[in-house]
Amino acid sequence: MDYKPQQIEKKWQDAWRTSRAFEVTEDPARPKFYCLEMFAYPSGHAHVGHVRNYMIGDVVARMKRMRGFNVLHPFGWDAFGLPAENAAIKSNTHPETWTLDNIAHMKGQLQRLGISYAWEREIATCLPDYYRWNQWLFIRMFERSLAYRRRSTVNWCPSCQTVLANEQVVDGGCWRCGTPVTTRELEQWFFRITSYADELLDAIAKLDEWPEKVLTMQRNWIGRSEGARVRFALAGPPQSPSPDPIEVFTTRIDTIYGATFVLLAPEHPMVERFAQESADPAAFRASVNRFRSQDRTARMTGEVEKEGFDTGRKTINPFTGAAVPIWVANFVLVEYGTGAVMGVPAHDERDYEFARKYNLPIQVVVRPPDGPTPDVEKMTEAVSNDGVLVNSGPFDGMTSDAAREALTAEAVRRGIGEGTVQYRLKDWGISRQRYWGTPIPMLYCDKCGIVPVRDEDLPVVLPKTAEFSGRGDSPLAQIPEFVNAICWKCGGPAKRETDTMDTFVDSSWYFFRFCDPKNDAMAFEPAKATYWGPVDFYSGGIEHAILHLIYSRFFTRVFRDLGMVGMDEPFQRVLTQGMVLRNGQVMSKSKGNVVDPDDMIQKFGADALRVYVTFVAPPEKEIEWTDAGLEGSFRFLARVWRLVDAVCDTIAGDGIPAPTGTDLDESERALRRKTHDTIRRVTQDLDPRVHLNTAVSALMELVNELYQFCDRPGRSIAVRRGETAAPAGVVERKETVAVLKEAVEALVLMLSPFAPHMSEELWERLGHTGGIAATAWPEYDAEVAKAEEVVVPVQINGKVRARLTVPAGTSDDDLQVLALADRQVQVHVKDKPIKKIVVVNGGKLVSIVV
RNA sequence: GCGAAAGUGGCGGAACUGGCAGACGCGCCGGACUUAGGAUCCGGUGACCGAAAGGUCAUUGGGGGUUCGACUCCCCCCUUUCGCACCA
Repeated sequence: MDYKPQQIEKKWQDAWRTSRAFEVTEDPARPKFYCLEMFAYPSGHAHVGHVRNYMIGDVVARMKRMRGFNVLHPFGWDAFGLPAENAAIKSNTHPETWTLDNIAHMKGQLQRLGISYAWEREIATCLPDYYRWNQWLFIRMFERSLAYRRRSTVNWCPSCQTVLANEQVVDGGCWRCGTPVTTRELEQWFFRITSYADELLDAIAKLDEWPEKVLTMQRNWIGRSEGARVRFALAGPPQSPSPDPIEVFTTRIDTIYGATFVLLAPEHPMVERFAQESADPAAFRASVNRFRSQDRTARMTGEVEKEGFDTGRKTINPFTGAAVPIWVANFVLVEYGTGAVMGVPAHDERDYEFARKYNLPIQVVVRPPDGPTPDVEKMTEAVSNDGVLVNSGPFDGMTSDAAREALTAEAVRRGIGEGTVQYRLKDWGISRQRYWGTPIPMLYCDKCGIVPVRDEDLPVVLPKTAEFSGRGDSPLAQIPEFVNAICWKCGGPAKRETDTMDTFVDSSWYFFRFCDPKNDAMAFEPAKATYWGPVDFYSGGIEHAILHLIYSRFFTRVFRDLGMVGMDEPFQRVLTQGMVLRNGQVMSKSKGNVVDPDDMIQKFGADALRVYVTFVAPPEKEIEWTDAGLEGSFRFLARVWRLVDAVCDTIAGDGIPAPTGTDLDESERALRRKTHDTIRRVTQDLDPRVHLNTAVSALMELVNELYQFCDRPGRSIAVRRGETAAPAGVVERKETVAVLKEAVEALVLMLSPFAPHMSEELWERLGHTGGIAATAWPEYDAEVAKAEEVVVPVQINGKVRARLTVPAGTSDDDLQVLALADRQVQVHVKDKPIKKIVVVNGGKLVSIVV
């Protein structure tokens, strides 16, 4: 009977569905395991890149289930977002229709892959029974000042016509479409993620099962730097003096005696005031505007040449007492620190470049710890390392470290500054001027101001009818029935907020909803989230290293502080899987290089596809798709199939005792050894390591060994076609049958996470009922796996010159004697004196030096 | 520029704590079976010698070092990928 994957796969997928094989409930008696792959954006069609991610999780889930864990393995849809709305504009469908159709299609694709999902827990974030809890949480955050509204300059994508969070600006472009980002002034809702900045940063140290790379990215993203704010008073007036000082942020207050100018960002509020107070405000503004209009992206990434212009005003260096000029500089960022910096050209590269260009004074105030004070005349670049202070009055001779402390203390004493911690991380702007998202549940009442919607009035349902203009004004604002509401506080008229939430809100807590997905009284029951959480194994793309993974860590803390979950971190272990490329490029519709899993299933079956994507490379690595590789995986499965087909009648059924150590001949002992060694290797490769590729190769080796075993002369169970051929009536030794049964069954069980359909079918044909999913993982017996004879290589001067075959456990002394007696060894040693002889690691190898 | 990771046959990759480099698969070559095979099975696949057993040499980006022994550890260099990129 040939291997025909399609019928088998259909049969078992149906069986799993009807028996609800992967549905679970909390069971305190068993260890839990929460296995999750990043849920999918329903873009239309799953491609093999998705398949790879889901396979990694499914292999882990199925293996853990067999190893006795209560495994939660759910799936859902990150269903709000722009493409649905764009599709609606383009093809005149409703975003909901488009989304739900895509979900239906992709769900079918995933089901044809035989992934062991608890489908009853499926969620879609675009449905009110999900997003109402976004709204609920938003209100809780509002009550705690974790959600607030302010007018601010925001990142704007002209193509998507919406605001972007800082995290969503990648290389100055939109994370989704790459269009260069511009700015706008808008009233926006923000989540105060910065309240958790320290905690998010400190806890990174405890995430020891996350990829180092992701942690580094998060550390950089949070970007904590310790420094000081110092206020520089304005110097006497050309015209009218301003009382407000200029506050700068610096991490190098130790160099403040060298601050010979102060730089303002073009957007700094003081700049406009200086313009007003200047002799020629128009000319002043023109100069500033030249910088402001410079390409924002280029300015941010330092591609633009450093330029500035003198405001004509001066400020007093509070430590030297000198009046120093105030310049506007295009490279100073308004959004970082205070938007103003002190210029210390001797010790900062940018300031040095700027000072040289505009001929500003340079004052050295730090010398190297073991060298002389640099001579300004001979300097060709700034000396930015820490050192020892000079030309710094009473602080001379202090190290930079000590000086930072002393100078900060002095600033505090004089009331002109204080130590501070500055983060790169900004609060998360979540307002989006688009339709297809969660309505922000807020009312604006003329009398009462900003009023949150009452819990009992949730959800604020997204209206079905809306104009999708794509023009950048919120579509919801065009719907009077939506906008006009009653303020529940005063009963007067109120307007609804018409922006929707960033879809990253949806994905920041969905893993908790999976713990209790049908709950319509609360987001989830705390006890359930606490039973299942945190996610033990989470796999997905590296592109979420900062966005999704940092927001989720933030939300988990918010839920914790609401008393909803008993954990700080959402994900115990994170695996970032490599992408699937074709012709060296990411698969995408526009490039026309998408491999549709359904085509592959049609040709080779889901099991072959599953084996291929797990075998071809380690999960973290990128892979290049090849059809030949997939065929190879199919061949392997067909080989397993033929093997089991050939031996099935011999080994199926009860009454075959488990093999024991005694009475086995050499080939039988060898096979048992291989079986148990394979169990050990595969088990360790899957848990705790997730080396799926080497686990598959271990199984391949076992199959090769089984072919050899069955094909030994005289066996009746030869699998080679045309040689079935042992003399009629040959009956195998009962020991042979027992050993073979053990090997084949272990093989089928261990193959089942990779090729579940075929394995179930073979398991059934081997006479078992109840299904593999409910069968225990094979146990490894170290005694059996132990080799009886070992081959010990003998090295002479580092090169292997002989191999000794000796019984396991031969003593070191005996090995030395045997090695020296070996003919090959003697040939190489000849009459050279032996300098040293070493037996390593309990008889693994003999090393002779002559 | 800064930081991190990586570099192994024709290709994907393996080698766990420093101990037989190249497992497993793809591809290729040969053979068996066959009317036929792009199916299947067996064997080979760094170079050279040999019919074979076997032998000799080379070898993990390059150079140096530590060690009885280095893909693995240390130093320098080269290349690639990724991340950050005027953050004061």
